[in-house]
Amino acid sequence: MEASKIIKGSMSAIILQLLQNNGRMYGYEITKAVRDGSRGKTKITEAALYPALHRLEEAGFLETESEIVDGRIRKYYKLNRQGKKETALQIDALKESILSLQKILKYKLKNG
Amino acid sequence: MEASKIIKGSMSAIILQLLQNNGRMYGYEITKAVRDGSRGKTKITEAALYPALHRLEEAGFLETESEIVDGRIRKYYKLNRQGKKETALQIDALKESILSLQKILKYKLKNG
DNA sequence: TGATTATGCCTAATTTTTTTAGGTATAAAA
DNA sequence: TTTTATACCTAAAAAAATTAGGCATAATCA
Repeated sequence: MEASKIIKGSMSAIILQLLQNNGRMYGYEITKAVRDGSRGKTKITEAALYPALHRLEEAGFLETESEIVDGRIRKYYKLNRQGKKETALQIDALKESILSLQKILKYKLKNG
Repeated sequence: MEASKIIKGSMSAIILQLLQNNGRMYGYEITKAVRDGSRGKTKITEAALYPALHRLEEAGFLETESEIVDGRIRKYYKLNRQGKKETALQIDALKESILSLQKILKYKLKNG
């Protein structure tokens, strides 16, 4: 498996938050951000990323603009207003989920 | 969606850790532990749990024993030696993934 | 009494999303 | 000249959850 399972489930939240942090990004840059941001511990494959980007665009959260740089095409993605709302929702949910997860992992039965 | 996406990806680690913490547990008890442990914020459905338990058993990490309590059957699951090893591996990986995730979410481009 | 809730196991079909395994192309570095 | 980095992407398969139930006992509530 390329990405850890926890990253798999957080794919869209990660994409949205990275776009929030950086204004606009292109796909390849996102894969590098995940790799570098985690000091190489975590990777997302392009085969997982691009469909995820397209789903977010399809859902109406992203806008795109293409540029040619050094003879190669780059497709930049950025959040629109709805995307910014969605980012806030997903990141809040994600943070709460992490807290819940940490509590669950410590859970012990009262009668145990 | 019943369980948050992050819980989805951590299903097996959660099950293993709960068994580690509590010696033995039965399915219904695990669903309650997740619900109560997260103060109701997170739930896993039985339709997700039971197949996950069966996969872990199939993989050789769990042993079972059935009992009848109050006229109803209970199937207890507990870790075997290999399951304890696997729990340590998965929990280490999970904790590292959470750290990576938190770093990724803060990531900003150098040239941004 | 009768209906609902809680307890307790489970599965089939569908859906979602990732992985596997590529394709296409330019440019730089070894 | 081959590999690495950059840059987009998809089709088919696999994995795993959700949806939508089934089956059953016991306790609680109206």
